[in-house]
Amino acid sequence: MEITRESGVAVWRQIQQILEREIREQTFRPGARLPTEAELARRFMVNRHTVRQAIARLEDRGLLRTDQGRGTFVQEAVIDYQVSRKTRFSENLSRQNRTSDRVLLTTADLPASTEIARALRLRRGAMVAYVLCAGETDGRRISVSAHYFPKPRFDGIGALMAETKSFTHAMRRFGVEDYARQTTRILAKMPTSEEARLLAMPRNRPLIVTEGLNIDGSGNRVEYCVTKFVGDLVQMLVEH
Amino acid sequence: MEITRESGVAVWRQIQQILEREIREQTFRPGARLPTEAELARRFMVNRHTVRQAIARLEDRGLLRTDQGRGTFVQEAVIDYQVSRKTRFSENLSRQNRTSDRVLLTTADLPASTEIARALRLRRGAMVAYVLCAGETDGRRISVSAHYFPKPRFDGIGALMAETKSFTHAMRRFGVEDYARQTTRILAKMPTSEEARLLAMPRNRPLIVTEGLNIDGSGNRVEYCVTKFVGDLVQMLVEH
DNA sequence: ACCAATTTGTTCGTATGTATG
DNA sequence: TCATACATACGAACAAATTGG
Repeated sequence: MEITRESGVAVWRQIQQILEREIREQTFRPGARLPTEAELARRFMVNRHTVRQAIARLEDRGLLRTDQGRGTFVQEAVIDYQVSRKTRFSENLSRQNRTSDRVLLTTADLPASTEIARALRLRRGAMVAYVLCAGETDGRRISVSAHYFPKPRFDGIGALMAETKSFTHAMRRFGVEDYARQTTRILAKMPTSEEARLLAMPRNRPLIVTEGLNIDGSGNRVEYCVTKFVGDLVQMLVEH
Repeated sequence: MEITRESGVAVWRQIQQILEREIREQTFRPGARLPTEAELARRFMVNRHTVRQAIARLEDRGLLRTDQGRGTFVQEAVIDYQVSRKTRFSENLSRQNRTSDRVLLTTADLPASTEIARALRLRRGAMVAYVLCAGETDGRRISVSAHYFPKPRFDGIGALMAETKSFTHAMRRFGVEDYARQTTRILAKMPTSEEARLLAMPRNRPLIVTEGLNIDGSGNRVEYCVTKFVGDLVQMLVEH
């Protein structure tokens, strides 16, 4: 594809359109790295600034993502993660025709920190069952979530999770037929190196963190969970 | 304050507690930069790693924030911004005993982009009234928001906003007694240099972006708005 | 585009203290 | 008492980001 000058269409805009088509036609696949700005400048025989202008527009439109020192990447499709009273990981993804997988990373029994105790209305230091999970869709890891359950009641939920891979099923074994999300707090932060490693993401891209409180039919607090999503791949959707 | 060794309390924990008290007592004010790690190491006569351990814990607890190449900062208080059917900037802050200010940055009439047209159910290129605002609380800028109104109906809303500084009041002049949020999309992204400038924040801290659609009593789409919050200062709170 | 100074981030290695069996 | 494991503390060097010239 050639660049035509003095055509009434700015050179950067022509480049933008060429790149856009190549992304659409999967010449550059989602998540793949584009050639460097210098290489693109050579290919189109323009100055690097001109390529940067085209890239900046595509970034604005969400088609590309640039990481300083790493390169320019084709943005993968973003998942709309619905936050509602009935927030369920697998349902949320199957609604969008995506596969969903849970990976159990750790289970343990822990004394509640101040924060967890406040959320679950326990005394600080009271024992809670802790489950650390990863969430994947279409083979890509998109979230890591920590789940806390009050301990006498949900003893052994970690083992059950290993078996069922589903909180809905595991909770049912404890007589909780249905649980509902009472509140969700949503915030943005940069990942620690550990979080970046678990989510296979660079450190200079943001996380979306949700802190949720689940209650059973009688209003008892049954679960506090903190989920960290790759910010580039997930958006939270709230219907009021 | 002195560090006592072999006291049964780890040195890093003692340092953590000292820094914690100094933050609580405003020796280090919110937003202020702490002495460098090297300086603190000299002050407490320990290795820099030991100071870093203390700082890392305080960072986990949300009291400090570190920026590579810049320093360590006392985290300012975080605002819980309630996202609901009735999302109002000033009410949201007064609920938390904070002052609120709107700063009108720009108003214009624009043809709708694809995204805006889709949100407001207009033809692409149809005219919309555009208002760019900043939101401040206690003298600190926390948000920049772009508002789009369908044009024949809300002609001149920019001028009205300049006068009233309140969307609720301005909308009332157009016969919209009450409006409600239908959906909110929440995402995280890194700021452009322009966004960072407008929000007086560094480029390596995340934004929280909300995209909201407001409807009037009859279900007509009256406003589409995109608000960008300083991620370090604001958390979204959803009650289900 | 580049350099220099400053500051936090990371990774080695080494030594010591503490808890456990 | 010995062995082991783990957390604590220190030291050195280098990497990465920011700032200002």
